[in-house]
Amino acid sequence: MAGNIARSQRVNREGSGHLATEDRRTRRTRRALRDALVSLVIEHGYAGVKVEDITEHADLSRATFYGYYTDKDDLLDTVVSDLLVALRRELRPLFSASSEGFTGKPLLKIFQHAQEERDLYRLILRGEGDGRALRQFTEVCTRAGAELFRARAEHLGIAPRLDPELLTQAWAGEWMAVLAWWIEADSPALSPEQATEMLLSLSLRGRYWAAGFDSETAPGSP
Amino acid sequence: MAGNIARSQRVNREGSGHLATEDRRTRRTRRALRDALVSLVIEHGYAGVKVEDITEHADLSRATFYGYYTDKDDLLDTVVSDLLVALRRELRPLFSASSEGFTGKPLLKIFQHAQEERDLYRLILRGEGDGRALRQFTEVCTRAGAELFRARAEHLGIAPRLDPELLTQAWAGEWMAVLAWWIEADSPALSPEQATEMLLSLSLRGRYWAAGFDSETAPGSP
DNA sequence: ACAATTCAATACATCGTGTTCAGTAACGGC
DNA sequence: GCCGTTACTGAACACGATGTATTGAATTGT
Repeated sequence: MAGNIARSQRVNREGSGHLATEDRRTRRTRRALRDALVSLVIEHGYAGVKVEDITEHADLSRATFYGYYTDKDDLLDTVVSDLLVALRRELRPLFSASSEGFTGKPLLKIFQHAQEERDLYRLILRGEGDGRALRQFTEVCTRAGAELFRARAEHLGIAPRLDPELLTQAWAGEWMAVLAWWIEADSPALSPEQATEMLLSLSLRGRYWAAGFDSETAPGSP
Repeated sequence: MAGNIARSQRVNREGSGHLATEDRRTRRTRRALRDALVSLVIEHGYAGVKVEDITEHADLSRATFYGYYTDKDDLLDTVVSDLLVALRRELRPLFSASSEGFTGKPLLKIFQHAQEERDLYRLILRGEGDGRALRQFTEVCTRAGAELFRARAEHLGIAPRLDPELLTQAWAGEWMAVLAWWIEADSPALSPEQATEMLLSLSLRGRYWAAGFDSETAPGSP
């Protein structure tokens, strides 16, 4: 967060006609720092982790850290950004086939992805880093959700009865809260398939069906 | 966050038979520190605010701060706890009358409360303080929501068709996301009544009604 | 006006940060 | 395999923020 020129550009100076293969040490170091950050933050909280803790856990010198990142914040931002491009890449193919039709494929993919990168997702969803990571994540997901809703509405020629932004926020908030709850559980009571299936039912049939009401004789909501 | 004995107990040594009125200076100082924290965090983010910034903004000496709180964290925790007891007090009367029947009275109350304490709510919902404040808030709200759901189900003799914890998380996530979005808007496009009304409709009639579908010929969800 | 206690101001030890640089080890390309 | 290049080390340094302690002055409740 210091007012500093970003030094974290080990530019892939184009070698010969080659693929400009990144130095092996570099990859190792980046991964080590990334993993150290994630596991330490999970254990001690973001503010409770010093740069020296990270480098120590990664078996590196403190000086090395500053060769890659300007900051603890810089490291976290990079880690989260990387996660988001990976997620988008996995999601993209499911999107084109999804502006009409759809089952909850994208959502399932997210839950599976979260299961693989469990600690990082926990870190983000806990709001570590003063919520910056969470905001990044939320932003991407709501943007994608809004686009899906919009495309679907246009494709079917219908107009939402409620503020479309509100709908987007509500939907994102709903599944993200469930994801956060699900990913924090010690013993996985639900599989990704079950969790997303429930979210789907909830969305499709409504909260009153889910609560157990038989008819539409349902009163308000808390 | 330092391993320190909590010194922040200026005990209300009971005076005479009086109401144990807290020293006026003390109240003034506490409020000043509270307000300074909130507005500074909104502007610069939690990590970007020094204790000295707070005391300076509150026109106090840095030494004074440590007479009241051990930490920046301690101050934030206290502020959030105070908010939560205030919120619970406002909500309690609406709860007893709400395990049957209900309109969305409690929810409306929360939105109104958020409007009054706008900056503090923004701070919390942004996840400042590594999400500790947000977790506190979420915890209280989901606990209350779960209790409401449980009481209602028992009162009506129905059993939820989905994991009740999932339902609780989903509902809390939904309205909290909408609250966060609503409270961050610069020009209040929606009144508290409108916002909660929409959430109510959404919950009552379901996402597909809200999206604009006429019948139940609705496909899945994103 | 009096006693109590809150607040100011200063000084101090400590810790984490971010930078620098000379020396060493590991890498990729040929 | 060697060699030029690049990544890492280790230590030292200045700096800023934290938390503590102490003394004297200002305000308060009574």
